[in-house]
Amino acid sequence: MSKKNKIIKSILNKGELNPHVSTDCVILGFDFENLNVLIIRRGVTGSKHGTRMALPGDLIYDTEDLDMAASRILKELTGLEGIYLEQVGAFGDPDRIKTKQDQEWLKSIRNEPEARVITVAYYSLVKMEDCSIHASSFAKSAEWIAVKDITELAFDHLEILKASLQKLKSKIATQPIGFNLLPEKFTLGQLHKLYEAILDKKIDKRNFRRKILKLGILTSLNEKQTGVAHKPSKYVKFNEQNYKKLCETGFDNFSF
Amino acid sequence: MSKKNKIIKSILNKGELNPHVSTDCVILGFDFENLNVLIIRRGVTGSKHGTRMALPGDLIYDTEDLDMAASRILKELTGLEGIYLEQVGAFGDPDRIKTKQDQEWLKSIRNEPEARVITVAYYSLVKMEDCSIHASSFAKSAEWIAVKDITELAFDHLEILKASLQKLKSKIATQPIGFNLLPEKFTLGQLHKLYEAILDKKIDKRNFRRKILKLGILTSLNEKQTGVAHKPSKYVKFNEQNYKKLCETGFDNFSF
DNA sequence: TTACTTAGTGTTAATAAGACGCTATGCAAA
DNA sequence: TTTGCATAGCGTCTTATTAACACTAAGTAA
Repeated sequence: MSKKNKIIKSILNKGELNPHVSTDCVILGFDFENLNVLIIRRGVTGSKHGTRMALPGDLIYDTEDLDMAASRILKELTGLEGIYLEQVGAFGDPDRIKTKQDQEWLKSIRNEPEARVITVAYYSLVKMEDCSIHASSFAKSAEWIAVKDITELAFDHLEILKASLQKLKSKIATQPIGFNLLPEKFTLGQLHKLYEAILDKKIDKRNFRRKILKLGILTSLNEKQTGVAHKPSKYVKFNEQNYKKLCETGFDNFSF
Repeated sequence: MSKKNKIIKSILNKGELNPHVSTDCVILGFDFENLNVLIIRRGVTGSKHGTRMALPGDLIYDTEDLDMAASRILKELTGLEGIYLEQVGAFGDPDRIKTKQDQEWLKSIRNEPEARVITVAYYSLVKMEDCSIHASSFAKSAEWIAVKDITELAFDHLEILKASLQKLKSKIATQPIGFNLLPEKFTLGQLHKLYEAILDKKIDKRNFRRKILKLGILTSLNEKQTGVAHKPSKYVKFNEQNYKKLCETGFDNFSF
């Protein structure tokens, strides 16, 4: 980086890009059927289908907090701010970016493609409808892909994805963070499907409804679904006040 | 680092120390009363009591996996290998090492004390009796301090300690990892106290015994405590086979 | 009009959790 | 040698939670 750029960066208060530390983001959305993850693609000669899929991610700036870096990536890609974000952990296998295909890719986007890079992974839960995908410095485009259809990703990103899903699974057993994946108003059926998608198993409908209703963190709206080819469901919304009250009195179990 | 040293390091197959990534280890032990953590001290002028306490940690080598780095630190300090180790996460506040006292310390041990360093924290569970504390490159000495007595640590190490304890708490609710903190043979009373120390709350004795015995992962030994000023307890040991069987059939709850 | 789809609703049985107090056995101190 | 002290070891009852299970209602689509 030239001295001039260094000064500019400094003025922007971000410092330099640290070539040794990146963050990767597992951005999850729910389409009322499946969990989806936001994936970027890059053409790579010699790869199986002509493209290589990866998680969005970027190097961090020297003066940037890790959480901030993840928020930045999320915002650049989706336009969203103030989103649920949780650190999954650091991934630092020295060979994690060393396969031939991945190196080829990196050469085209990084100054020091050979540098050893530790990545700090985050997952975030977004409302798909609120996302507007933008091109960004680290991704020309991005697309939603159902988690269950992903069998291969660049670098160690498949491992990161799996760790994220595992973390989400255990997290949702203690906190109702699933609401972050649903719109303001939603139906119990949608919430039910969401839990089944996250926990990756069938859950008895009546038991699910009883248990979640008993928490008292849903407010029933006087509004019904329209245009669905079945009995319409009443909409509900998440009641944050009651949730906070519940947390204070010590809530730590919501397993199925 | 000189070219010569570089070559030596390379021969040792560790690469260079990466000035931007460190690991810190929360090494936990149990003395049948309290949870203890292995703490290193460093004299620093101007600090409250003339010393500054910190977690053991070190920069990582460029060719070293993160887990390996943590294992290395653990081994250098305690002589132990093959120990329970779990990543807590990455800590990367740009100002995490920037307080005056900490900078003073760093200047005495690092080539680039001002460099922005991300640290990856691990906690490990050891049997205190097996530890023999050695001086190492990153610690002249170390000592066990009861977790509950620690109110201040250098850098962001208090935050790291707290995060580790939290992680341990939730982990032990799903896996009986507490055995790593006890000797081969131990008593139910000791195990009981351990759970109380980790979960930081009283647990009813009879309910505890019932619940843990029902898991069937303890083997009773035909041996009693001796030299204790009360009714001696029978020793038990952890039964790994039964535990594995239990895991396969899906075990995921051991909360109090 | 019929078929299809999801909404919405209770009961019962089995299991788990939580609260609770007494006797036994060894050592230590008087 | 007696007394005090500390922990071991044990069972029951009540309440709460979980798991299994099936039908009718209300819309759309063909």
